[in-house]
Amino acid sequence: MGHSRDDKAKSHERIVEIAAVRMREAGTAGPGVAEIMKEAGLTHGGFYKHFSSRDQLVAEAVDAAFLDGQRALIDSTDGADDQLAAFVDTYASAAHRDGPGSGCGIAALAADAARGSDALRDAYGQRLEAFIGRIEAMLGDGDPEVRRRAVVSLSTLVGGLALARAVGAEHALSDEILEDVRDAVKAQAFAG
Amino acid sequence: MGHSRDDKAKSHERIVEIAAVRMREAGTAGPGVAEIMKEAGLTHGGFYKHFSSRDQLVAEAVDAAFLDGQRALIDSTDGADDQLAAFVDTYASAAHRDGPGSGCGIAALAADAARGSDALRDAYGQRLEAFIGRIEAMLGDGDPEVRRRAVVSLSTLVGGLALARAVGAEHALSDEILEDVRDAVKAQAFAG
DNA sequence: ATTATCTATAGATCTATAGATAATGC
DNA sequence: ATTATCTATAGATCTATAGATAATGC
Repeated sequence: MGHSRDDKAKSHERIVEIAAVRMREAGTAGPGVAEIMKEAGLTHGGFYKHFSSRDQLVAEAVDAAFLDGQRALIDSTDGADDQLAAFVDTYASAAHRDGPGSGCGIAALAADAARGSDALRDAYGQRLEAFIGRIEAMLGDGDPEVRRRAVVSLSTLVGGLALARAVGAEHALSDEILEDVRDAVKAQAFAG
Repeated sequence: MGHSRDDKAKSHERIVEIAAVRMREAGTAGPGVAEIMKEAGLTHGGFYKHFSSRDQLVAEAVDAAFLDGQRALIDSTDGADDQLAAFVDTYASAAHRDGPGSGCGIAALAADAARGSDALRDAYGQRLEAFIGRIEAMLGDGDPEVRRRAVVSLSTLVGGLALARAVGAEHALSDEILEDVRDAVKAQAFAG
């Protein structure tokens, strides 16, 4: 047993990070408290000294999922010649399809937000606004047409990823969707 | 109590149809057996004389959801001057966003398919292929470029609907996404 | 002494089953 | 007599709590 206050802070962070991965994979209702604590190397009884309820963990894990997914995208496009092309190729990739746990929270948690609490939908809305803003910045200045292209590009990427995941990597249609979406978003983005 | 064999067939159909609605709204894991049976006007104990397990109901309800959502789309676009425009305007509408229970199963069940069984993903893949085929037919003949436009158009529509539902109807961004998606898909579809 | 974690368990919820009840159908 | 449905409940799973244990920190 590690028992220092520093250990507790690290335990808390570890629990949240594991939940952020598992909930992007299986949904916010997917992993149970016992399962998450076990993966963190702890027993389930201690959970409620870290969180007042499972819902509180969901709130923290969803925030962490958005930030982590955002960071992963920034890391993989930073320093690229063509930032937009690098972003699109990363987003609509087989690796992103197959690794939702380390991927975009906007894509992974859309259904959970739609079916979840008002608080979750509000948090989701703020992150989505920010995401659209970043795509806008990649596309050009902030005129209304650029904004529209950002909204449509993101819709295409998120929808393509959702469909590619739904049919599964073993179905040839899955790769076809990702490829068509990459080409179309890059062509459309350069149209203006 | 109604007890004829005809009543039983009607009960079975009613249970499946209610599940098809509730599972599009809340996911395949959302509604419990007792809840579905209660809505069908029955008690939960009788469920297992209709289905060998809850999973069997999920399989039947998912099939019904795909067929029902498809029929709703056909009904609302049938007889329109411009079939494609009618389809796009219906699909990316506020009404479709706010009524997933009577809407497209491809959109409503994408996350469940991605996280569900191989059997569910296979069923989903077949329905998605058929759906893409119908959009192809609206867009023109079957050359590869038309096929690509069908895949991208559907990705944009499904993604826009998912994002609009995730932020919620009360957020202004939700209507903005739907409008931008409608305009973009109609413009792109006519591009060829 | 305080506190981070563990062991044990209460209570709620959900799927599934067993046996009873009240119709239908030969 | 058969069968469609109902009542009651077993068994599993999950969240949450209570009290014990073994560290830290004054």
